[in-house]
Formats: sequence, structure tokens, C-alpha cells
Amino acid sequence: MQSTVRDNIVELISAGMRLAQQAGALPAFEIPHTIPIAPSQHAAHGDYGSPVCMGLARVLRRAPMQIAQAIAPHIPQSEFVSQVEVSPPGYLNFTLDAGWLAQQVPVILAAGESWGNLERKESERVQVEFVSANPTGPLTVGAARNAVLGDALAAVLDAAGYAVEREYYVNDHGSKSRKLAVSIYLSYAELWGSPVELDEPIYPGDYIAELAQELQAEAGRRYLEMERDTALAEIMEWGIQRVLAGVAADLARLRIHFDSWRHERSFYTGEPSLFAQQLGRLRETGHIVEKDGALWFTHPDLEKDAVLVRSAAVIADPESRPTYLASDICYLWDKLVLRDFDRAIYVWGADHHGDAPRVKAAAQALGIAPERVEIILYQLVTMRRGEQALRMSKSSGEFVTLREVIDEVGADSIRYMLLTRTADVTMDFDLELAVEQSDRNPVFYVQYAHTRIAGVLRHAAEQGWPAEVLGDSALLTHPSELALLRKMVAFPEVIALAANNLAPHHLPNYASELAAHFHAFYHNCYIVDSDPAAVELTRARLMLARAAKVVLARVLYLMGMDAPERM
RNA sequence: ACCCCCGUAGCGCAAUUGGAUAGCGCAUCGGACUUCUAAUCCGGUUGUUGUGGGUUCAAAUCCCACCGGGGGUACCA
Repeated sequence: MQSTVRDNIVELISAGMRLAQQAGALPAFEIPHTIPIAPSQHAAHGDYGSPVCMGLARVLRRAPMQIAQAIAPHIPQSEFVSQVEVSPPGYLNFTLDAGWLAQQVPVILAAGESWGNLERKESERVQVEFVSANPTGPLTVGAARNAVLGDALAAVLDAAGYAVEREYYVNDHGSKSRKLAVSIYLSYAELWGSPVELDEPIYPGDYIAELAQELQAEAGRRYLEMERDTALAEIMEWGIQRVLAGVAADLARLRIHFDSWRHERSFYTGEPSLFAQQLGRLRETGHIVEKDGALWFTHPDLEKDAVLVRSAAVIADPESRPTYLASDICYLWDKLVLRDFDRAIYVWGADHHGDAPRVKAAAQALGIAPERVEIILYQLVTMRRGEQALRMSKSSGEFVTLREVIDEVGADSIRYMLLTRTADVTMDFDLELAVEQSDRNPVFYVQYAHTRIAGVLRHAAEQGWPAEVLGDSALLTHPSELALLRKMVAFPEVIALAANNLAPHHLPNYASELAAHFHAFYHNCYIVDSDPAAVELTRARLMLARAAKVVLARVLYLMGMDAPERM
């Protein structure tokens, strides 16, 4: 449980401002509630710098430089900051104390798997809902970015102290489920040599035939002998279960596991159903209009009304009349009122961006604060194998499954590659490049750092060093050691950064920097030295290596990647 | 037509969310293996942040207009 260095420095600054005022060095002013601070980009500026005095210049009617000079002497002494400097045009620069940095080695080792975790937030229950692909077939590669983003987001929020639940929303209500059932049924009937004519749309993929074969093996001729609607209802149930089992298995290969699976269908069962209740609520608050035989959701924030229940003239089957929005509204209530999550995070592809305002408006209409609904929109990925683009649409019947791609390039590469860019940029994922085991593949660079430490520790063990070697970390004074330490100590901040901005791409960026600092340390500082005079230094460096391994393993874990002992 | 995302070094991307001299990888050029894995390291080269205005002490970041690329605008699911 760490507070971040950054936060601690912010505390120092506000204490400095308070004390400077008390001492009369500055006129009275209100201390800003947020104090800007960022890691310095140049060594000459120390480790952290704050431009807060620039913003104060106007209110205090003084030059930023003067304000900084008035505050700096009043900034309290602390064990982790060795130097506070003022630099033009008015920055406050902080240098971390080298001794304190070295002392963080045993701290990190003691924290182990909890290193980087932030203080538990009281009553901040967060749900991350992701993937949520229609249960009408295997996951396609199209689901990959969603899966990876959502899972890393959940992991990072968990580390940031939130109580996180991962949820998969199962769209099992309406015509697509029927379509799945019909598809399986027809294929199944054909297997028995008694083809059925049914004028309904079906899914064309090969997986339908496979499901039909399974059904044949499990149920024999049973479904041919019963009434068609009953058969279809049962097959639907069976098919969805079967597809979801496959989805879960595929996701498990990506090391993704859901805490709960919420079925859309449950919103329409019970008396009164959740849907009926929400409809009533919206009607009372004047958000429902009836037009052309359909029910529409209306809200001042929306450019136009959105259909909630389609008219009988357009959709014959009553079960298929409610739209996605109708279910989304039930789901909002389910998440944020019935289950009382503080925040609901949705992970959506950019192709659904148009739905965001409707869901937000619906939340408002239901009396749910819209800030509690957070929608991560990520841009789409085009997958290709060299020159060839991969299909990812289920309705075409020809598509590349997520499973194939996982088998081809491995879960680690997929996760790292898809995580490394901000959700805002479109991506081009080349499988040929992802499997390439070369310098062009950053995945190995990071994992190799971990492996390399494991190798050093094995070597040390062979030389007779105990596995849990302890020593005096104060001996760590080499620039490469300190640079590595700075990176390691920054880890809690990276978690805060990624969690606060719902931006997991900071993880791989950090991982790669951390690995780079380890590799440099490895080259510049020989770790296991057989010289008797270097015994103490060897102990200290082995400690540092172990601690670096802890941090690497942590960041790899948050990304859902393996931290290999050997490669 | 409207809405959303993107445009940063030859290429792919960062930039703690409005802060200092815009960073990293690949590519490229030159170095480093008798010692813990060279899947590594060290050094060099690389920029009018798409264009034009504006706001600000301070803009890649915010606002306006335009240009280019992607996505979206059904009583489809």
C-alpha cells in the first residue's frame, strides 16, 4: 500500500505554500486543490517538477520566479527528497534522495506481489463490462482488442484499490438467439437425413455444423420427434450454453476470466419484468413517446428519439421487438441501482460510439448520475497476415477466430501488442510481425529482462548465494542502479495514471522502460562478482535484481502476460 | 450533410492530460561478447507536431476554419 512519490511531493508543495504564507513570505491565498506536477524530462531539472507557481502569478500579482523562491525555503524536509530547486521561469524542481531510493529495495521485496498497489478505496465498487460479443458463435479476432483492454483495465483498477468485477453481458434475447437455434436445428435435421424447410435467416459458418454434430451425439433423434417450437426453444438454450462455454475457453487462453455473466434475457422475465419496470419509470418522467406503433425513448440531450420497442407491423415476433437500447436501459438499472456499483465501465468498439449518448441520456432519465457510466471507446483493429486482411464478421460465415490467432501468435504477443497503443488510435495488427522473434518484437524485450534476472539468480545460486540474499542496499550508488531504482519506485504512479485515465497503454510503455533500465544496469554493473572484496556489493546488487524482478513480474501480471523464468 | 477518433522523425507510436530543450522503438551509421543468456548494451543521424487563424505567462494538447485517413449516422442485430 503505497502513496505515490508524486502525491507525497504534492503534499510537500502545499505544505510549503502554507508555511510560506504563515511566515509572511507570501500574501494570503487559497492553496490550489490540484497541484500540477510531472516527472522531469531532463536530469538538470531533478526528478519531478511543478509549474504551480506560474498559475499563481496572476492571483498573487507577482512573478512566478519570486513565488517559487518564496515557497522553496518553506518546503519541509523529507527523507525522500534531497533537493528542492527553483528554476526559471518559476518551476519547483525536486530531486529524489539517492539513499532513500536505495532503501526502497527491501521495501519492494517485502511488498512482493502487492508492490504498486494503491490504498484500498472505501466503497468504490467498479464493474468493467467487456467483450460481450453476441453468443451466436465463436469469438472472432474482432474481440481481441476489447478483451485485452477490458481485462488490463480491470487489473489496473484492482491494483489501484478499487473492488473490481469483470462482467460479460450475454445478448441472448431476441432474434439472434432464434437464428442460432434455427441454424443448429436445420443442420442437425440434415445430419439425420430429414432436412427441414424453414424460411428463416441462419448463420452460415462451419461451426454450426460442428454444433449440430455435438447435438446429434448428445441428444440423438430426440429433437426431430418433438414439436418444432419446443425443440427450437431447447436447442436455443443448449446452443447458447455451448457457445458460451467455447467463448470462456477461448478467453481463458488469453488468461481472461469473468466474475459474472449477465444474461439479457433475464430482463424480460419475472412479473413485472425489469423491462416493464424501467418502461414505467421512463413513462412517468415523460421519456417515452408512442409513434407509428413503436415506443421511442426521448431525451433533450438527444438529437433524435430512439426506438425502444419496435412496432408489430415491422417485427412480428413480440420477443424480438425490444431494441438493444431497451436492454441497455434495464442493464443500467441492474448495474447501478440493483447491484449498486459505484461505477460502470463499458468497453466498446468505435463502431458503437453513436450508442454512447443514448446510454448516458438513459442514465440521466433514470436518475442515475451520468458520471457513473464510463464508456471506453477504442478504435478498430485491422488484422492481417502479411498482405492478407483477416475477416472478422460472423454474419459472413467466413472469419478468423480469436482462438486461431492465439494459437498462432500466442497470448503474450497479442496482449502486449494490443495494449501498447492508446485506445484512440486505429491499429494494424500483422500476425507475421507478431510471431517474428526479433528485435522488432518488443514483447520479447520485456520478457527477456525478467528471464535474464531469473538467469542471474540461478547463476548466483550455483555460486552459493542464498536465494533470499539480503544485504545493505545503501551500497547501490551507481547511476545505472539509481536510474533503475527510480523506475521501480515510479510503478505505483503508473498504476494511478493508468487507472485514473482508464488508459492501460501506460503499462506496456512502462514495462519497456523498466526493462531497458534493467538491461543497462546488467551491462554496467556486474552483479555476481567472485572477488572476495565485492561480497557486500554482490549482495546489494542481487537484492536489486530480485526487486527489479518483482516489479517486472507485477507489470507483466497486470498486462496478463507470462513472466517466464526461461525463454 | 452531420457526429466520433486520428494526423508528431523515413516507418510504427509516446508525451502523467495546458508546462521547461517534444521522447521511445524500428530502420540507418559506428562501436561492445575469455566473465551472470548479445533476444542485450553504448554512441551518432533523424522534427515548421497536417495547414491557417485564435485563447493563454505557457499549446502536440483547448477553440474556430480547412485538408487528409478511419469509423458511425435503421422500427439491423
